[in-house]
Amino acid sequence: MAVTGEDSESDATGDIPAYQLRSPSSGHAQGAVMSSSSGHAPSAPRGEEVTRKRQVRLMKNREAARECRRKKKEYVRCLENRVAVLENQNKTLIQELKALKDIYCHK
DNA sequence: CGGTACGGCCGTCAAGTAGA
DNA sequence: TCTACTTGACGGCCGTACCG
Repeated sequence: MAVTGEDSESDATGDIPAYQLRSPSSGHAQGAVMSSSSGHAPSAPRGEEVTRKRQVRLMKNREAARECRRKKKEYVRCLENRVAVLENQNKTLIQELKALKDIYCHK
């Protein structure tokens, strides 16, 4: 699946949903934070406006993806932490049980 | 030293979801 | 219903370890 995105048919009016406009160069320039043409002219032609909207959308999504991954890693770290804590508790309880059994049996 | 497998990170797309 | 946000999936790049 993945890159089948081409389809996302843009309607005839050129009133493309703004996002879903394929840029010619989808290849990524690793780490190159393309500083999207910020200062857009007030009366930018339709095409430029659409392109600008797409850039903005991509940039937002880029950051959203980063944040999403960060949160996921944090979540996994927390889970791993919890596992460690619970394993320790389990060990302690097992030892405690053993000790109690000893006491009980030697009565 | 070149080739390869592997893991990590990234950007993008698409689908799902929540809120206005 | 529309819009913005979230996140799983995918493919690509890069660094590292290992092997012949």
